[in-house]
Parts: sequence; C-alpha cells; structure tokens
Amino acid sequence: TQCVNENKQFGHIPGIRIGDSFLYRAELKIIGLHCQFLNGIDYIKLPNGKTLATSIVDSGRYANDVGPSHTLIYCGHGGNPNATGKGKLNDQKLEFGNLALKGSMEEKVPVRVIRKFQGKNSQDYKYVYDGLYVVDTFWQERGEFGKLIFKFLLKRIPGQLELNWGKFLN
Amino acid sequence: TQCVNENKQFGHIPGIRIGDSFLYRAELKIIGLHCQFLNGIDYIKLPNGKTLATSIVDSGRYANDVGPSHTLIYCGHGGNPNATGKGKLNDQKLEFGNLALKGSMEEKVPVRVIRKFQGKNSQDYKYVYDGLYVVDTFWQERGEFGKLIFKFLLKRIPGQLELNWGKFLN
DNA sequence: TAGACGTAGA
DNA sequence: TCTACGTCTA
Repeated sequence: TQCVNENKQFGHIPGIRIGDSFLYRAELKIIGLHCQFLNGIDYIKLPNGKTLATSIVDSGRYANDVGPSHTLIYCGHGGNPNATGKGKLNDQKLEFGNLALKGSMEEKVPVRVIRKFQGKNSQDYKYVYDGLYVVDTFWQERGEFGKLIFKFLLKRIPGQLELNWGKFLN
Repeated sequence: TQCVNENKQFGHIPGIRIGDSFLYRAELKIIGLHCQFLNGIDYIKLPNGKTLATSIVDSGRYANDVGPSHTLIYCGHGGNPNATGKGKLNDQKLEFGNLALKGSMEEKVPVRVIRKFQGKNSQDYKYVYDGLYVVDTFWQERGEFGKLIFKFLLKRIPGQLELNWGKFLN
C-alpha cells in the first residue's frame, strides 16, 4: 500500500526509457509510469485545484486514432462503458481524466503515452512506453453509439528516441 | 508472455518464505506462487489427464472458514458469481479447480495457501504466503443461495514456520 | 457501490 | 465469449 503512486510525477520516469515494455498494468503502476489499474487517464490534482494529466494508456479498446506517426487522437473516458455500446450510454463530460487532459493542454505540460501492442493471440501483447506528448487541442464529436465523446489530439515532442514499431507489431 | 507460469510447480517456491507478503495478484503470478489472475484455485494437468491443485488464494470473498488455526475450510468455485448471489446461480460442479483439489486429496500432494489479510480501508491489505496444506476431505452442502457448493477441508502440514497472524491483522 | 482502455483460460 | 476469490477512485 505504500506505492510509488503517492509520488506521481510529470515527465519521464527515471530509469524508464522509451521502448521499454511491460506485460501488466500493475507493473506500470508499481513503476510509476501509469498509476491506474484500469483507467486510461492518470492525473494529478494541483494545490490550486486544477488537474493535469500525467499519462495515458492506449490499449485499443476505444476508437483512438493511432499509428506509427507522431500524432495520436485519444478518446476521452466515460459514457460508453467498455466501449462496447452495452450498458448505460451517456455523453462524456469534461471531468476527471478528460478535464485533466484539457488542463495539460492549457498548461502545455507533457503527457506520458503508453501503447499496448496486441498480437494475434490474446496473450501476445505488450505495453510500451512511447515517451512524451503535448495535448494540442480537443473537440467533441458523436461516437459510434450516438453520444458525445471528447477527442484529444496529442503531438509527440520532437527529438525523442523513435519507437521501433516494427519490433512490436508482428 | 513468457511467464513463470509455464513452469508451474508443486510445493514451496524457491526464495519465497512463509510470511512473505505481496500487494497484487499479478505479483503472485509473476513469482509463480499462484499463477492465476482472478481464479482462486490454480492447478496442473498431469500427462495422465489428472489435475492437481498447486495453490489456492483465500481472499475473503467466499464463505471460507478461516482463522488463526491449522485448518481451513475452502469453498469450491463456480455457480455463485462473485459470491454475491447475483447473476446466474447454479450448483457447483466437480470440475476445474474443484476437481483438482479432489485430485490433490487423493494423491496427498500439498497445496500452497495464500491468505489475503484485509484491513479497515479497502487499500489496506496484503496477500501472505501461509505455506503448505494437505486436502483432508471434501463434501457438498447448500450455500446461502440454496445451491450446492463444495467445501474442502485443508490441514496445515506440521513443522512449518508459524504465521504471525497478529502482525497482519491490525 | 458503481464504474474504469484488466487478464487468462475454458 | 464468458467467467474468474481483481483493484482503485469517485
């Protein structure tokens, strides 16, 4: 219970390099890379009450726009349980992780991005640290289930080690 | 994905001592103490097709009969989803983990026991290795939801380091 | 108490 | 696809 989490931090985590891979969300949490078991967006609440995102995980469950490029469109959370369209559907609200990503944009504070690479077999996957991104902008649109969702455009900070996508996709 | 799991083993795990504690089920899996994320009963299938239990976790979610003694009554799995009485209720079947515990009894192969000690706060808990037990006998009875459940009586093998229960309960 | 980008195995 | 003694936060 005395987890690294209590010292959540922005930016790179000392000792963790871009391209480092992990098998379990629990590892990300212990290491401090992403201190949430299930939630895709982790954030810190500042003394002034404002929240800023520290890290996001793209695991492929949401309709994120992802690929071997330097930009990433990440869906907000809430409203569409499990992204399956089953359960109660609601418009997403600008709260919690969504609000934190907006805060990160306003303050221009970089967000760690962790990507899940999924192979053919369900057990064949990895979480890979992809480095720091800046939230460029965000907007609302109708999701596949007709409800409003947030979309955040993130841009990878230039000059960071390139991720070898081919190494993880096979 | 190359997990220790592929070398599941019976008996003590080298390097792990009675009283060692852990925070996450994922740790137990990585270490090889209990190679199941959620399931309470882990087992090995022998070449002859028979299954034997390697380890069980008592997390307090089932109506196990537990206490600082050298015996333990462990409920079988299945039939009562989440042990909440909600969802489909069925009689438990003598299959999977339940069948494996029966096998362990017949072959007198010791089973590792891991206990979850839960404090007042939900985050205040530990999984503690309690050593090796032998399945003494088992029976069926009606559970609180009217369905048949299995109960396994396990006896702690004498001569092992005593667990300091007071250390974990507070 | 519900809800969240969880994992593995049958 | 489903279920399984998950884990945290709001």
